[in-house]
Amino acid sequence: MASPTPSANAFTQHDHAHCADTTLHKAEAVAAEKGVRLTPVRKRALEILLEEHRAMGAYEVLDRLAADGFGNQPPVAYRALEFLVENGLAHRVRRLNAFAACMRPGEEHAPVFLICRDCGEVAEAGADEVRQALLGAADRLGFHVERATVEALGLCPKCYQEAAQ
Amino acid sequence: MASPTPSANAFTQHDHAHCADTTLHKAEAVAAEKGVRLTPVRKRALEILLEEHRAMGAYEVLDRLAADGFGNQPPVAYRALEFLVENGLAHRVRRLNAFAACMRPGEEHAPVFLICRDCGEVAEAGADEVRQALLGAADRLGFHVERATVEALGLCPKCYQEAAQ
DNA sequence: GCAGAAATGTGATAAGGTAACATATCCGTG
DNA sequence: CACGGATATGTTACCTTATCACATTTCTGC
Ligand SMILES: [Zn+2]
Ligand SMILES: [Zn+2]
Ligand SMILES: [Zn+2]
Ligand SMILES: [Zn+2]
Repeated sequence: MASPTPSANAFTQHDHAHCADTTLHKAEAVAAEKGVRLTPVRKRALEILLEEHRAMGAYEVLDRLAADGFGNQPPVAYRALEFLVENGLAHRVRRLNAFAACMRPGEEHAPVFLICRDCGEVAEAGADEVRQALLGAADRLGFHVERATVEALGLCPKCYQEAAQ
Repeated sequence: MASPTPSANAFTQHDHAHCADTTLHKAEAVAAEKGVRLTPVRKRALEILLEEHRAMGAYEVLDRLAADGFGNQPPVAYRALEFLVENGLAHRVRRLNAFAACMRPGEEHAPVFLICRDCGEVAEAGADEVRQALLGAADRLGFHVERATVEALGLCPKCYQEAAQ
């Protein structure tokens, strides 16, 4: 099946236009397969999130959507974002009260976010071991995990190097 | 040194009055040792958080503080809570936009929160392996972690059993 | 074509969080 | 003790984030 491209992440220099385009097409395929409708607002919201590897606040997305002729009230953005999150096409980044496009739509994954506090880039790391460790810790207390939030704040490679100088 | 009491956690039946009292005293000791002032508002805020093993919103804490004769404006609560968080006496639970008393003040620990979606109880699990796994995953992308948020939403043992019937 | 379901537009409002500044308290020093 | 800087508190105002409720439109299966 569609193999992950482990080398392409937010912190690696890459052809992002292609990266975004590929991800959008994957998302469309996922939506089609799930039988859910990636309507114009929803698709546009996803495109906006995909423009950069960072998280955007709902109101920032809303402004962009409004500029494109969609409604300009909060529910417009929140509904589109909610749809994307529910269908695994975007994630919510709690620490930032913001949303980021999912870089691996359709792939089963427990998202781990690495958030650069300097440049704001957000990378989605696959980290099954983190999830395993979390499940283990929870299990020892008899807790049944349904959803997990794992987010790290720090410095991306680039900003770390710059800071070291 | 003060040994952790691994058996006492939010999901285990225990003498909570004693649990809260002990934790408050540990917090006082930590504050004294760090040379920071656990003033009346701050102490009261911590007591309020310690009343139950759950997270409280800032405004909920504020109402309680106001009822006790402290100010009734948001900064009153936010400042007290910020102090507690900065000094490791409380944690912020991002998924809930809320705060919870730290159950191991003074102990070095990477907090992992287990949040029951049914009864609202919040347990703080020690989970160094989770942190290790996260650091490992971050390192592979060249990311330098400074702070991490790890929170799981699900069902506590009690609520899981009840749901199974 | 038509009925029900799904999606969108819009106004209103709740909930969470911060900036700024005046006042009061604490605490080391002379 | 007194005074001056640092720390903490009170209070006003405001900003950001998020949700509710309800009317209108668009889609989909029949
Ligand atoms: Zn890219
Ligand atoms: Zn960076
Ligand atoms: Zn307890
Ligand atoms: Zn429970």
